[in-house]
Amino acid sequence: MAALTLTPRALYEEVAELLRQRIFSRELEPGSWIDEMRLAEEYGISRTPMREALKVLAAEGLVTMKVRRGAYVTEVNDKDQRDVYHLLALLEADAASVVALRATDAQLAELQALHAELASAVDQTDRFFAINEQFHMLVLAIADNRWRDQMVADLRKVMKLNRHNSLLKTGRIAESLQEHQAMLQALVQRDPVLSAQRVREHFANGLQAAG
Amino acid sequence: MAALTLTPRALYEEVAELLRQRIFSRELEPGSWIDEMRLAEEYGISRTPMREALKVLAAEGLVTMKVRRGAYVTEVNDKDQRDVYHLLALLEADAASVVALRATDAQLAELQALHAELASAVDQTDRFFAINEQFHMLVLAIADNRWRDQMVADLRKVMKLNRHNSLLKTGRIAESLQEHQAMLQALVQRDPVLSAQRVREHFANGLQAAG
DNA sequence: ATTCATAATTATTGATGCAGAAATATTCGA
DNA sequence: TCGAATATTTCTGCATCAATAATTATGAAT
Repeated sequence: MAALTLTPRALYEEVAELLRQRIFSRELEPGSWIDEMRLAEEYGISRTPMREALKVLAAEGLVTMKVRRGAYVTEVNDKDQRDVYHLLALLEADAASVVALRATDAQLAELQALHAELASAVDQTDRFFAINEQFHMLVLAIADNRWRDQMVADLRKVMKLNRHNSLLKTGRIAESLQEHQAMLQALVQRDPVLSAQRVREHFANGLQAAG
Repeated sequence: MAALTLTPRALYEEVAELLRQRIFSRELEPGSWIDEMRLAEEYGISRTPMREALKVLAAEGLVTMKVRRGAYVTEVNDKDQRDVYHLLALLEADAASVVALRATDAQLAELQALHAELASAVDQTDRFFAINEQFHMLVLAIADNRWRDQMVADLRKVMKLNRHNSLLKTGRIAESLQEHQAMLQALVQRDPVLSAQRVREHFANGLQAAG
């Protein structure tokens, strides 16, 4: 089987993605120094794409560059976590109200279909996690504001830095599904104010569970 | 006189700032290709920091990277501009309501002092522009959410990409000052809802003037 | 013995030359 | 004129070296 890389993305993008995974898996601990030389060797690449990847991650907020000290995995303290949740609630609530007002019936049907998938995955944590993310992203996509999409994507990455993942708490998955149900209902009713409110509640509960 | 560079920032940061200025001044036109080799030569630096700078700008949204095609100045169409204004209004309105609730009296006094400076600069477009920016940033600083600060800073850079700067329109400066006055009043009254509303109006008017 | 200054070490940052790949432009033939 | 083959341009990545700044180690003086 031919490897057929076909260079869909530049190498530094690939490396950035690999680093993200290692950061999210906490293999690279928050606060720890990132040895660019060692990692480049490990991946069998030169320092050039590694450094470019680190700068991309720095722009996302996942790593922090210190002059003449190199890159460090960003530490997210409790206040940071609250701040990030606050912004996610703000941005996604706004997106939800846009969707309630402007989505086509077909788009709402898409959301309902995805929600059904989510409901079917309550016993598969990983899959639930993935579909949950997809649902949030689909709402954003329908709201159609590429700048917001970018910001939410970045914030969600930072959110994942925190070791207390709320979806891992007992009962939180069922609770989360309920909240999604409530959000969807408000969207289908095309009630922008209620939709936004439901999204805010969803994040408030998520933060509570994560705290 | 000693040059005393003292390297406050890395070279790629300096270059990124120089490029930003050239982009904002429209010396580098939106949509146009950025010749990294030529620019690096012009600045008398190697391609390494130039490439890193371009990736920083790409993360900010100022330039767009195309695989094997290099960097292009981001084109901001009318929808983009509306979307960016929408997000700025959302984020800064939220910041204002936080300020209304949580600012100390000393911080409110700071805002009032800066507003007085702004009022004294109605006949100096450049200075008005600078102080205007400072005012918005001070509100954000008081609201104290570093993730929002970063996002607003990035969005404001993108906003500047647009050639129709609303502050350049006749009468817009006086109008803008009025709106700032109204915002400040709501903040001093510690009315979070009204403060947010005034910020949204400020951006709505700015967008209108820019359109 | 503690403190301060100086020297040595280490690591980041930037410079440079080179090779390979991909996209665009050009040329040549039918 | 159209299309295919070729040439050129440019990005992308690699390897190595130099310069700079920060940390650590060393030593002298009070």
